[in-house]
Amino acid sequence: LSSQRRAPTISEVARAAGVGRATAARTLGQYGYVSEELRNRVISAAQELGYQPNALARSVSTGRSATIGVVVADIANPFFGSFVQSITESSHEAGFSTLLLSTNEHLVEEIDAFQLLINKRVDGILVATSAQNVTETRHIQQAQSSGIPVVLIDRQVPDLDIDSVVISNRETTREAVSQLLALGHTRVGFIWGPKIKHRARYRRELTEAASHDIWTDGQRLLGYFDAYDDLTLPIDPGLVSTGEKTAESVQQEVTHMLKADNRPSAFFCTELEALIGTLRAVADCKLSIPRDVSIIGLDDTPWAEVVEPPLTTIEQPLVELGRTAASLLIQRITNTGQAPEPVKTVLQTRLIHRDSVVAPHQSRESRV
Amino acid sequence: LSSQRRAPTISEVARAAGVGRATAARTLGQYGYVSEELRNRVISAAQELGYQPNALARSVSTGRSATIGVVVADIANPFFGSFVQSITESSHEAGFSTLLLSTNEHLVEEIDAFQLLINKRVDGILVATSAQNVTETRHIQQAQSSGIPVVLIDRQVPDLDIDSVVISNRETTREAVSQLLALGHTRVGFIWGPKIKHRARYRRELTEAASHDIWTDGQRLLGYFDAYDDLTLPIDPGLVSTGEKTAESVQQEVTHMLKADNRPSAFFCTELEALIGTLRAVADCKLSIPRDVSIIGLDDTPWAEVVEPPLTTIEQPLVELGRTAASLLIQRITNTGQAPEPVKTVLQTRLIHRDSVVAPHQSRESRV
DNA sequence: CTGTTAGCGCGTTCAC
DNA sequence: GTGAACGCGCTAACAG
Repeated sequence: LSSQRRAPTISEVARAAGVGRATAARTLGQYGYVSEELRNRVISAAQELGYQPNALARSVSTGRSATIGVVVADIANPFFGSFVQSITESSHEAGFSTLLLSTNEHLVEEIDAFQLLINKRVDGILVATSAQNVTETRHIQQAQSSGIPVVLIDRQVPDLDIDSVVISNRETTREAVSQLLALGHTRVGFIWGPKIKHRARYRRELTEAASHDIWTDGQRLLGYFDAYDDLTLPIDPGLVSTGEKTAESVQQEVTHMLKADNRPSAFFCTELEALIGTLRAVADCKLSIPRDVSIIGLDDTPWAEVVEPPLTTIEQPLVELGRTAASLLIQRITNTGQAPEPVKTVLQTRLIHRDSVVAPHQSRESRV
Repeated sequence: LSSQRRAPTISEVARAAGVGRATAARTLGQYGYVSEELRNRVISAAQELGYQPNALARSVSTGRSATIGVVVADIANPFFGSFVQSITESSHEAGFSTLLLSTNEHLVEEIDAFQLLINKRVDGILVATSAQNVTETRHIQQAQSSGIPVVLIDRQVPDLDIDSVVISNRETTREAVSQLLALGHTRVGFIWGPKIKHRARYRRELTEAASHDIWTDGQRLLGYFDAYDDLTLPIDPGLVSTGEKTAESVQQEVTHMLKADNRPSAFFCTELEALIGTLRAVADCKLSIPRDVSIIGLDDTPWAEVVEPPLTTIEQPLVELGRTAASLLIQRITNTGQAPEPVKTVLQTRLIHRDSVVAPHQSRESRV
């Protein structure tokens, strides 16, 4: 009811309670000894004044902010949304708030984000980094050496000795594509692959480009190759999309693949957007799933079983991802000066069989 | 490379540069006058020491934190994710960070969230509140009177004089349902309605329950009634779902409606999850869209045009919602002591015609 | 223009 | 047990 009043400080509470500043601080801050009587006087005084502790002042004094920074590429993406949810929940339970920043997949913005988080003196940072190799991780190492623990989430950086929690991208893809291959598919499209100016003609071009790609996507491409290599089957670089990573671009590329002479009989889609683009292309070409083309999507989604036919997908343990990363980070924050051995956790995925995968028709894909 | 060193302070920079503390503060803080030469000395000294300003200390000194709190029900929900993204982007451009909190649709957690944000001395709060009436808004009013501006986003509170940015929920629903009615549908299911123990038998029960429901959902139900009232058509309370607000529960309820004698020929779904549940039920009953049932979904989504048939939906201006709310809040923060006239913005939606809506078959719905 | 000084709100040591 | 006093890192008012 008191409008626009400055927030009461701890000394004001002390005065109102008729005690020393320190006594008020001790009771309100839950530390040190204070007699039953004084404690009550302070508490009721605080209540009456509507005292709210100033966490900022406390932080500059203690050096800890009880806040962890979370840096992701795109909060609007349900994928990130899910594990961010899980992160905030876990941290909250442990008494930490989260400062959320989005980078739009730009390294520059990620560096800015780190700067900001350091300025705000967060106790630790969780980041789904856009960095593709060690040379791009100066900001991460700098944070670490400033005493701010960092753990990588969802995306790793090769050759960087730092805690990380990721999905088994390469293995997951390898197994999924292997299943397709085992069913007799020999031409499976890989959506999406690394971005290249022109369509790739050599596998080498793709692996090269993948090394400059987002880590997860790169790993998945390698898994795709693994599956082919396991059976010593020939790889057609033309089956790997190399355009923009948008549903629209994918739609075009897949349409192109589907109209070609030797069209793919199956697709592995590494993202929801890729899946949507592929589905549109299949519809555009008047082809039918799974009769004409089989499809596996990485990343499960509620609508996967609402489309016709229900889609076979791979579920990623998103909440576990967030929870694991958060608790690892908080452990680092709490047990400071811990064994510097980086912990690298890899979480497993789960293939959900639905109806979008069958063996290819005998007619097509006879000779390869 | 220097490991675990305490972060250098402004005085250390000053000493290293051979100037006074204030001069260093002025150049580093971008305020006041300072000669070209000294400025350079300070800057290079800062660079060498790897100085990073302590935003916390700055905040306790200035009283402003350049941070706004964002409180939503569920970050994992793409709906919230989208406008949270938009909020963080807008705020960032204006120089504000965002502290994101999720409440799981619980008022208690929302109150906790407010407490935390006040303690962290955020400059303002954006909240998609779970409060359903004025009596549940003590925390909001308290924040306001503490001098922290609050703007409601996506969800309003009747009789509460406070800035808000929302969608035209009632009008939007009214128009959409009207279109269904105009096509000749007389029995359109409304998914999801307010939660009631048993299936509702009287319209009064529903309006009563809706007043204790989430604001958006309540408004939509009223819009549904409006549409019927406009044509003075009779309302069947049995066509309004009253179960849990989950896809599974909806699936059951809709299946039940569909198996009844006088089954609905169309559905209006107020949420993506409601839409998914409804689609599953329709599939379970081996009915076809739009031949047997027409469907309109509130909230557009990328997968709406990937299902068979492509779904007619209503697009909500999510980025505009976030942007508008953020800039309104920031304006309140900046022009403090402004005219206290609350600004209540209502954003319009857009109906996207696709293929899930047609006139009902003559056979059914002859007599009502 | 520059440096000195006094806060900001709170944590914490150290005599009483 | 309690309270005075100092420090955290920074801003800002004030003299020079």
